[in-house]
Amino acid sequence: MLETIERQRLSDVVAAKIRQLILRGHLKPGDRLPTEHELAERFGVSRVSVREATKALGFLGVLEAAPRRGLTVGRVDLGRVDLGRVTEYLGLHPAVSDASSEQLIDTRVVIETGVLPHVARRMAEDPSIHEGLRALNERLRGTRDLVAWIELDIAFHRRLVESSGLAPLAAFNDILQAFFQRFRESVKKAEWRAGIESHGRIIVLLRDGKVSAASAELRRHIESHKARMVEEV
Amino acid sequence: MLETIERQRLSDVVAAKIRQLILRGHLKPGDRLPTEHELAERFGVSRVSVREATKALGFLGVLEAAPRRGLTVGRVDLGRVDLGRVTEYLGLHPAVSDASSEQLIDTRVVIETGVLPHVARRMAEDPSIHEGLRALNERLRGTRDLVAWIELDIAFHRRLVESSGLAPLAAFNDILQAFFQRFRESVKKAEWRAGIESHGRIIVLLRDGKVSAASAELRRHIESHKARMVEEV
DNA sequence: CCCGGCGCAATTGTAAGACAATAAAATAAT
DNA sequence: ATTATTTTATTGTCTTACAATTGCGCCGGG
Repeated sequence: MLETIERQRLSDVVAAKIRQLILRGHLKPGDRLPTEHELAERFGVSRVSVREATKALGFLGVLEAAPRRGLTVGRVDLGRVDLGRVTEYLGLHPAVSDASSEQLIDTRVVIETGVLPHVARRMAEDPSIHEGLRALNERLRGTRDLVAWIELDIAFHRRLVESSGLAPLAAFNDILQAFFQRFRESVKKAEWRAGIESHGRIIVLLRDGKVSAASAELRRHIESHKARMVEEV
Repeated sequence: MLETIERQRLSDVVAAKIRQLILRGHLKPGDRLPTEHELAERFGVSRVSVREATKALGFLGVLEAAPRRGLTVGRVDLGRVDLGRVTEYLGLHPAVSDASSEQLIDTRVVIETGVLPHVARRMAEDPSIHEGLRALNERLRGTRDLVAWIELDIAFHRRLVESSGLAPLAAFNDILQAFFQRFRESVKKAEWRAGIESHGRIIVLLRDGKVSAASAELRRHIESHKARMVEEV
């Protein structure tokens, strides 16, 4: 039937058809799809349009492609949620890049305080988690260079979220950190010190299972950015 | 770090360079990029490779393209996030392993309970938020079709997170929902009812400012998936 | 002076054909 | 039987060409 390809972009239409192919054919990860030539012929479009579609799907990890092997349905290893690349680029997405400073701060608070119960639980089982965070904070204390300090500070918070074992949140957190970097550069010396002490209190509280106290401390710590960020604009 | 193992496709390299263009140029949504021809020349590749990259980014909503208008950084209508298409295609991803299922559930709990204080605050200022959620839940109550029910259930949770005003979290949540779609299909009739009642209690508690009670209820609601997901495998 | 229609041209969208690069499969050699 | 080599199927990239869309300026009329 003449499914009126009403001036949608062909590559989008093709992407949709490929999606149908996978769904209706009950294709599983690793299964092969027809070749680009066949797809082009079957859909009545040029190979260019097919390629633009498969590239987009490949970018999402839905498809994989290799010479001679052909197109295969992407295999997802969800243990390390393969959102890696997607999230990397999603940082450019207006939903994030357009967000206000306050939104970003609040978002960070939600994520970082949200993982604390999980961190505390895992910390109780595995002392090396506490030790790792503490060591990171000690290195922070010995740093005098601003750039190195920023890097370590990011590493500390990353490690904190990572320690929860919730990989997706760690990925999301990374995106947010990119946007915080610029604000960190305006940090004053006195605030370094305060931040480090704050980190220290947080991990001790976590080790002792005092999650809500740790949450409160972390919230204060992150929200201390608010005043500075506002005055900057 | 590991990404150099696989041979880099040109279109991927180009995508990365475009990303740098946006980041380093501090381009905002709506801003124009160089034309495809210019990009091709600047990167020393053919226009085809540039197009494959821009298509992929366009698919994610990071870029928009139109004849004569050129390439522009993606824009969002009315502040409403639209990762609809991305999630639709990520939904192609097959079943999830148990360990990560639990991760996903925990992640959802963190995000959704984390936004509740914000939702409650905004609800107090704007009664239409409560009304909107309530209406959505009522429609859920009247639905007999499974597919429609799933759609509405997703809409409810999406709306809930959106109501916090934290756009980045709404975006993250969308991605997670894509992975949940699959499990929703195994929901039993009795559970619909329970879910709806749960929704109802949550929004009433929020309206009354009882945030922690709402959190507890929401956590139970989401975690009710856990048992089912495990027994399925 | 303003204003609406109209055509031009810039830019993306699509096509076809060619060749390079890669890796799987088939074949030959030890 | 195992290893090395050749063949071949398929994606990766380039080139050129043309179609489709639409923003912008031009032109004429009120």
